[in-house]
Amino acid sequence: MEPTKFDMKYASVRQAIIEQRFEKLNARQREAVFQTDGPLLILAGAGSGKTTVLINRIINLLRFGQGLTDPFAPEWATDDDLLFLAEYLNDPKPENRARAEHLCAVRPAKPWEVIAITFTNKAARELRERLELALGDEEAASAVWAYTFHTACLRILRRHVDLLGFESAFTIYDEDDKKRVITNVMKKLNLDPKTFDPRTVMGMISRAKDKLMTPKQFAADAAGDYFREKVSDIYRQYEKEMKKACALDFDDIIMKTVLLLQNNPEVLEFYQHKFRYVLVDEYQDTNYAQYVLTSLLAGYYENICVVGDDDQSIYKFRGATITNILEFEKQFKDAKTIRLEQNYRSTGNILNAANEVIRNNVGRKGKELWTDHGAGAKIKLHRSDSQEGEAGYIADTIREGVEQGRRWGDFAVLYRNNVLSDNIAAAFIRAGVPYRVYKGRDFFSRAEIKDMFAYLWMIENPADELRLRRIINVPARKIGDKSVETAMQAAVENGVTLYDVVCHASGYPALSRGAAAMEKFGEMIENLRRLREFVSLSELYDELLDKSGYLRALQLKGGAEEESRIEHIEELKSYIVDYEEKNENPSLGDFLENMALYTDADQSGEDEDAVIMMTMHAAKGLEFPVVFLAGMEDGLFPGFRAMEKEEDMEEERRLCYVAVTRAKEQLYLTCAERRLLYGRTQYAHPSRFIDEMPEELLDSNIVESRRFSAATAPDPTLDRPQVMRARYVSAGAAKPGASVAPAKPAVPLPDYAAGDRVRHRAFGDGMIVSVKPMGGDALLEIAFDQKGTKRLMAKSASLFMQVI
DNA sequence: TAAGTGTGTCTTTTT
DNA sequence: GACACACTTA
Repeated sequence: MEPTKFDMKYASVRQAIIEQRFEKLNARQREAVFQTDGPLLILAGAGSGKTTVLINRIINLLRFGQGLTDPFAPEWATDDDLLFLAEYLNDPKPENRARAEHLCAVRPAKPWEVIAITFTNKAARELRERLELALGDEEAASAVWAYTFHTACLRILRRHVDLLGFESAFTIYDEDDKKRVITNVMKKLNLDPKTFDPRTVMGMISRAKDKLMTPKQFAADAAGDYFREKVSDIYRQYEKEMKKACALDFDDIIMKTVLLLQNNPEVLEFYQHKFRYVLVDEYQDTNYAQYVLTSLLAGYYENICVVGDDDQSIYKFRGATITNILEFEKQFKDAKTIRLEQNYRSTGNILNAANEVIRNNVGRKGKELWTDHGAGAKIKLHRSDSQEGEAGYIADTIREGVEQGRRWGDFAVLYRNNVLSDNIAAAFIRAGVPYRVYKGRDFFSRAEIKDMFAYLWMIENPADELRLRRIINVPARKIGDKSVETAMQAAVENGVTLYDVVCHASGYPALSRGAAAMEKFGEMIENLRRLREFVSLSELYDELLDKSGYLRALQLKGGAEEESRIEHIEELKSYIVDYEEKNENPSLGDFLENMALYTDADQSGEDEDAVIMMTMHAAKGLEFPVVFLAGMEDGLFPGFRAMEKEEDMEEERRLCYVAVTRAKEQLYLTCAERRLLYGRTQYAHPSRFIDEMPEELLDSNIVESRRFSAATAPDPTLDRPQVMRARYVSAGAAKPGASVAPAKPAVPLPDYAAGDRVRHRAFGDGMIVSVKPMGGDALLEIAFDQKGTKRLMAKSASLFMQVI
């Protein structure tokens, strides 16, 4: 059928209205919004308005569907409607908007047909909130599945829990719990934790689950490799324990969902038909299991839109495979790719630095960020002689900034490694700078909070042996490790749960001594379980605090430590109350589930005016007017572990790209000549990433500068022509008595010895007082006749100095 | 059974 | 240097 004249008129007005609706977007962004059907890869550079695109894309799907491109008018459309639209186009009165949008819609998506998956709660919440704001319809916005991978999967798993083979409500184990289970399993299997580092084992099992490998497949894969064979034993036993406790770890939440969909065609079909449109955020961070999951969900309509930035892939160590984004066009036939390269966040100098650094990576799609903001301030590079100097510089600079009108909250200090935070925090305290250190699940990792959750999880699922063992003697109830061990044996022998044994302890002769105490404990839990049916969550919590004796034990001791614990326990109650207020059908299980997927970052806390400190990883997705990147030293960032494999170095470089692009107006790079780390003083060169930034973008306190390749070790990983390597010459005398890490020189050193007379181009004549080898170089202490005593690195000094 | 003592470890960690 | 752990000791 050919479009009629009416169709053509109608379609063109409709098109104009839809385009008008999204006129605030740039051309690329609009292209991404309007590409409704088929596989779509949006390569969104840092600060390119990714979330805006995602939201507008959903709005377009819900409001207009195929309205933009459909050549026909709706069958029911009248001349009147067309007239109305033409008028609306000329003068879009808000009161006419609803009818106009209705007239422009062509097969729009229903809210429940859209799933948008993110990685963080924060991103999911932002999506929901902005969607609600834009749609002005709370109900429609909440019908969209805007969830994290884990929340979405849990929703699916809960609905089909019968197919999982669990006896009761399942429990979620966090990384800590997981480690305990693995340690226990290793003990059972008589494996030495020195040979088999539980953390390594844990990582291997996690990676296996990321790849959807069952213990069986893992074993087959491990054949012949002793270490991997043993790990496969641990994996198998671990899975048994988890099943027994009705527990899932974070990796299971994804993997078990995939298995559920793969093994149950009718379930798969349901979700495939439900989700007409699948959107995935931060696609560069997905692992194999998540790739399979999203492919499955999008398997019927094949309307899958992924948004990501290969240059911001920084979670390889957690199983993310950058391949997913690099190969998207191969994995999904006829995929379209759209690049968003216009940056709305940072000034030109900052973007150029980021572009130049990331340019050195080979494994990337290639993008170049640009802005019409102008070049802005230069990047400030400051090298101090020590870590204290660095921290002091940061504190002073921030103070000055605040005196000139900035807020404390405008500043962020980012570092590669958490250990750097202490030193900087100490300087902030000295200088009176208000600050907040962001550290993951700090609150939830406190012992007293974990205890409380252990009680609550036990009330929800008494099969949870791990949690039972955690709290059975906390507070002290005269139930020692020995009794618990005996009870565990009895449980295995009788094929019942540990909890069963505890509740009927007097029936087990082997438990004679501890039996009474155990039964009392079991009764307490049973009472709470019964109570749960009749009282609210917060009442249950109060009851728990009382009946468990936990609160009393703390009050009895009454020290400062105990007091802060009591405060934390009360803080947890505010979480519960908050949850009760925000949810219509609050339940213990749902609350625990929410909390299991919760991090400290999910608290608002944004209203307080304080300098924020966090790792570069944690800063991904955030932005700050002024950013300090501290510890910009080779060995620290890039970390020494990344030095060997180019692949790892590229990941570090991506992290650098992420860190640099957090800054909106001003970027500071700081480093120290010497730093006390892990109880040793270490000396380091400025980060090679600094060398990768064009010199004209930097405003540096490093006084000497020369071509790197001319004078230092021929290191193949660094051997790029035209790269300038800056050198710093310490201006003041270093603190005496600093211990020095001895290291064998890897390349021939200029031959200096204490007592040599030298002539330096800048400092004149002098005598070498001492020579301390370090890191393939040597630290010279030289007493110059005119300029006083200085400390210089031998290799760089040799360029300007000779023995006389 | 809770404190004391020694030992080893020390990237990053959206969930 | 700081912290978590495993093991010893009163």
